[in-house]
Amino acid sequence: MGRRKIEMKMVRDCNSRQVTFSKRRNGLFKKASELATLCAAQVAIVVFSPGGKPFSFGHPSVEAVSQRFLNVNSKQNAHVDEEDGVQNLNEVLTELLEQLEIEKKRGKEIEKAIADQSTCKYKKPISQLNEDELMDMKTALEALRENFKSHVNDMEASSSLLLLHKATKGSDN
Amino acid sequence: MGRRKIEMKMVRDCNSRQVTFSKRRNGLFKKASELATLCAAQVAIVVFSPGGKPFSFGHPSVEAVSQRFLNVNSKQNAHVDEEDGVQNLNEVLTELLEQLEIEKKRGKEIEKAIADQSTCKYKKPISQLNEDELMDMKTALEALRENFKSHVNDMEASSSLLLLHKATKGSDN
DNA sequence: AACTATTTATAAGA
DNA sequence: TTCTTATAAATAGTT
Repeated sequence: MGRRKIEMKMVRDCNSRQVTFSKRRNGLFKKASELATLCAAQVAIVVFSPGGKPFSFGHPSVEAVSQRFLNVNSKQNAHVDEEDGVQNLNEVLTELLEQLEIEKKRGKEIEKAIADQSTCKYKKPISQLNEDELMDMKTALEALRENFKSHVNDMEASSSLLLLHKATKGSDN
Repeated sequence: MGRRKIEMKMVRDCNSRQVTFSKRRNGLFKKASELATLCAAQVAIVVFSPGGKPFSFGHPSVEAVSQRFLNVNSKQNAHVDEEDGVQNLNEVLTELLEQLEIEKKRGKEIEKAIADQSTCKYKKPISQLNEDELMDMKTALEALRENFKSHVNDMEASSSLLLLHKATKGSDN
């Protein structure tokens, strides 16, 4: 949809591919958002860029949709596989908690890395910092907060996907 | 994108909404497919129709993308690092990290309490739960998630207030 | 389902 | 990266 029609094959050039990915990812998420708004639908999307970086969209959230999907599949499984008792709730919860533990550790590392970085720059007490230094510190702390937020998003998405994975494992869909 | 521009609000008429959903779901999945083909990207989508029916798209599959997402997050955990000389003043950051630690422990306790409670109630495999029990389980999982979210919110709020307090302490305003 | 008049997405270029 | 614009594609309303 542009100056020319393009073949539906993988874009050869690495840079062009990255550009195309960014544009189309935005388009996809916008379409998803519109679908959710217009139709009161729930939508969850996870995408990996060609470079392997993960992106996600969710309405109302990835985890809410995943969880609902889990419930639907669990009920279907309960009806279809009355004999099979492989999964139990304890197992699911245990893995969920393990995953949360892992994510917390990762968050701690991120925070520590930023703290160390800040330490190098600001060895003086706050009361001795000048205005520029205070602004720099503010920026660093804002970065800390942003990193922490994205870590939390990943954490939530991970636990959701763990549940989703559990729910779909072994089914043909 | 048609005969007229439409407002981005939920379509009132139930039948029109269902038609719009079907058309746009197809469009969304096509866009996702194109993104995967053109950019060698992996994509997973789950959608619930206004009627509550689940649809999914995955390239190469919903499970594969979910699993990769989990693996990525686990691997990021692999780069463990060491502590080095934290200097004097970063009391701010040190206390921030301590506060985060406290909040994390509190969150962990909440999660464990819920897990234990759930374990007591549901010792059967999921496939043997009846519909009421599944609803209870759903509620328990939602509570787990909600508690975790609020724990994170508290963590962020606490660190913010700590910083604000530290930054203003000793200055005349 | 099919059909179009339009709107929207986007490939290329700047 | 962000913007511009010519064109391809999606789709709202209609049949």
